[in-house]
Amino acid sequence: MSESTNIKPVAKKSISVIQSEVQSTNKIALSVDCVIFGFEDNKLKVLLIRSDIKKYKGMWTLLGDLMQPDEDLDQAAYRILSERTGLDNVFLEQVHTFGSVDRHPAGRVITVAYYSLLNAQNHKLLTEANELHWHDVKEVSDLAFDHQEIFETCYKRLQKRILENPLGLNLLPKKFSLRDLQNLYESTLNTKLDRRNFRKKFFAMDLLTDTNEMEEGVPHRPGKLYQFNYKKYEKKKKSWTGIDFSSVGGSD
Amino acid sequence: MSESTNIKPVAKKSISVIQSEVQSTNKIALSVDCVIFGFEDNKLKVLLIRSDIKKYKGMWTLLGDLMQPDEDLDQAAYRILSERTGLDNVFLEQVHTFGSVDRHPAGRVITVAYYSLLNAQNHKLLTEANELHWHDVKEVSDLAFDHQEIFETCYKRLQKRILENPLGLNLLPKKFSLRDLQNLYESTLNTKLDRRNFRKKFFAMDLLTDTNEMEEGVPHRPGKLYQFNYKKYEKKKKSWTGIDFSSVGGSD
DNA sequence: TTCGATTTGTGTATAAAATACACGGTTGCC
DNA sequence: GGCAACCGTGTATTTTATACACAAATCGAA
Repeated sequence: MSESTNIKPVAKKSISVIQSEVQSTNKIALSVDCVIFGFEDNKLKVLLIRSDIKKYKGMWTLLGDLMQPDEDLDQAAYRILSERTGLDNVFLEQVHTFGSVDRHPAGRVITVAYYSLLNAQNHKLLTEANELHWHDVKEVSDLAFDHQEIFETCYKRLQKRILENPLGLNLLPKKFSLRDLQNLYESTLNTKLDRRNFRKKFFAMDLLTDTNEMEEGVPHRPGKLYQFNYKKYEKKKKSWTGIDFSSVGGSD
Repeated sequence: MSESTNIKPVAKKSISVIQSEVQSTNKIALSVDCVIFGFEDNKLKVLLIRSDIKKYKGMWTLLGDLMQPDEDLDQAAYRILSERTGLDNVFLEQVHTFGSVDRHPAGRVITVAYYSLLNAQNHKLLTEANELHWHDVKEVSDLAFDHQEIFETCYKRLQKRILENPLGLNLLPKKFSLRDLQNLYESTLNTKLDRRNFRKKFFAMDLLTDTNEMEEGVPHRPGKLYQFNYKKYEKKKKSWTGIDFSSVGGSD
């Protein structure tokens, strides 16, 4: 995963700009919204920004932007992620397109929702460069526009996907303990899992490599650290029906 | 399920009309394409129409249309279905949005793909009123535009969904034998299933009501006819995470 | 009217997968 | 040195999936 330090603070598009872009044509405008998940303090988080349009002043919203006519849909989603976070090569999957007539106060704007999984190691970069804040997914409420619905749809999708594919590894640092992994699953699925059975199941997938390193500085017996084994994953993936793990997700 | 007999033959939109609608704005146009599945002669079928634009002359395409600025996205999908088939209240689920820059020769058109499940009893109505033809899903190839990809994406989605939900019942007449149901699953999943285990599993779901009627005119021991029990389904559905069965599908 | 072909309806034995559960070991901290 | 906290491991039980055989009903042909 490449990391870039030159994150551009993104100039917010004023509502008048959006209005002119939308209404000048009396046509439908298209935007992309990204639900960006991260994992910090053993909690699943989502990245939000404050709305600056009058109707929703001060409320939180997802990260999004209008599509450009000369970019592919997936490219637009990548662009938004890249502009906001400085990261590329992150996991991204299209989820659903929302198109109620009245979903946007500035006019007819249809939005394609994606979710994305970011490695926690890059959190600090993000929140400094833009006015972004991580929110515990359990506490997300009253988002602006229809973003609450979009968020919930994407969150459900993630919960479903993580049971079918080892996507969660995108959220963890390169080296992690099995407890880290279990915490991720538990906070994503909002449930408790049996520690021994979780181990058994994950090891049976045979996707983890023992780094021969241990946790350090923990006030208890330290756990082994593992790495995700991409090669094994790529081999197995062929026999699965699942989506791609490390780049843009397919359509299902 | 309501049935209407006044199916409107839909005037085809010429490419010049599409071009003017798209290019006059130098913006992005939005369309909806529907992958309409049916079940006939124990084969899963898909409804296609011939393309009339020059580049793809004579090739088959999905049923689609440009969105209107004053209709919801889901409404647009319903409208297309209704205009083409005269049926409403059919199963419909949004699948994916396709937005490559060059996917449409007339300009920038992004399309939202839905799939739909139609009851075979209404087939005749359909194909007479429009230039529509049912195609065995096994023989669909070389569709115009990117419709081959759209078709395959929607077909995969259906295959996945039918394993999670009893959606297939939308494709059968009101009364059907368990063999009909198994044939539907086998042709949808392109596989053979064990007859006894299939029965066991479906009866365990407890969604079928015995009509106390039997097949007639079959050259073998006749099977019982069943009906789908919507009430039981609605009760069970609440405890599932799945999508709605009998109307517009949710987002996942 | 009998026979053959075909398909229905049913139950059990086996294998695989998911779940429940306990104890000894290592570390930091007091 | 002892306590608190968590790691690492295996087995028994339940649930679910799979494999598989035979008697009965209908049609059509002889």
